Amino acid sequence: MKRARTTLTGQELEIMKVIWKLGTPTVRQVYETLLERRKVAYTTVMTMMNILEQKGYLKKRQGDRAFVYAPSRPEKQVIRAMVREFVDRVFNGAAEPLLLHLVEDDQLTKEELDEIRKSIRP
Amino acid sequence: MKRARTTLTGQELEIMKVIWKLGTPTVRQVYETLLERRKVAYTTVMTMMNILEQKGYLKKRQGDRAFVYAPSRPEKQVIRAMVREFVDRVFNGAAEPLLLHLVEDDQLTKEELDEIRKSIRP
DNA sequence: CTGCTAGTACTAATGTTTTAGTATGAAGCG
DNA sequence: CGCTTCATACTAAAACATTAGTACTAGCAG
Repeated sequence: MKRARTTLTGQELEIMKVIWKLGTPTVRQVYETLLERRKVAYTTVMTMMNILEQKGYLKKRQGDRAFVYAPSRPEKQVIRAMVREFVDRVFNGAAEPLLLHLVEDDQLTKEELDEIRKSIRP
Repeated sequence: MKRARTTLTGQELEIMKVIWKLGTPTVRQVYETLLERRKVAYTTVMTMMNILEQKGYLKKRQGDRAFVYAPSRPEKQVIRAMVREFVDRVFNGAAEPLLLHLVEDDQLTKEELDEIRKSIRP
C-alpha cells in the first residue's frame, strides 16, 4: 500500500506525456494512443495509471462509463522537478555545467542558440 | 549472465563519481569514501564495481594486494551520454526546451548566466 | 434472456537494481 | 603454527519497476 518514490520512472513519464497531450482521457484512450507505438496490454496501462494516481500525479472521477483521469499537476511543473532531480544527481545541483554541456555539444542549431541568447538577456 | 543496459543507473553513477575523483582506487578506497556519506557494505561496493567492469566502465588490474580499478571512459564522455539520454527521454531529443527550463528557472546566479552568455557567443 | 463488450479490482509473474551474506584463500603476526 | 585481517568469487535476498492475467460486473445488441 505504500508508494515511497515520488519521482516519475521511465514508463510512468511516457504515460504522463500521453495524458498531458490528451487532456482528460480514459484508460482506453491512453491505451490506444500507446498502441500506435508499441504493443502493450490494456491492464498494464490501467495498472500504471492507478500507480500514478497513488503517487498523486493523476486524479480520477467517474465518467459516463469508465473512469476519467486528469493530471493533477501541470506538465511544466513536473518536468521542472525532473530536471532539478537530474541536475542534483548528475551535477550535484549545479545547473551551469549542464548548460555548458548542452551549449558546447552540437545538439543545438544556430537558430536555437539565437533564441537562447535572446531569452538570456536580462 | 546478460547485462543489456548500457547506461548508468543511479547508484552506479554515484560510484563512478567517486572513482573519477580518486583516479585508480581499490574497492576498499571507494568503500571508505562512500562510508563518509552513508552506510554500505564492502561487498556491495565490490559487486557494483564488478558490474561496472562488465558494463565496460571500469578496467581492473592486479595491484599489490587487491585489484586496482581505473575508469575506462572519461567522465565528460559518460556524463554527455547521460545528458543526451535524458534529453531524449524527457524532451524527445530537443535540447532547447531543457535549456530554457534552466534559464528561466532561478537555479542560475547572475554570474553563471554571464558565463554562459560569453560561452554562447559564436 | 443470453451472449458479447468494456470496464475495474485484485493478483501475480517477470525483470532490473541494489544490497549484502557466506565460503574460501593468501598474507602477516605473535 | 594458529589466528586475525583483507581480499575475491559466488550466491542470493530485498526492493523497486514493468507487464499482464483472471475474476467479476454492468450494459447493451439480438
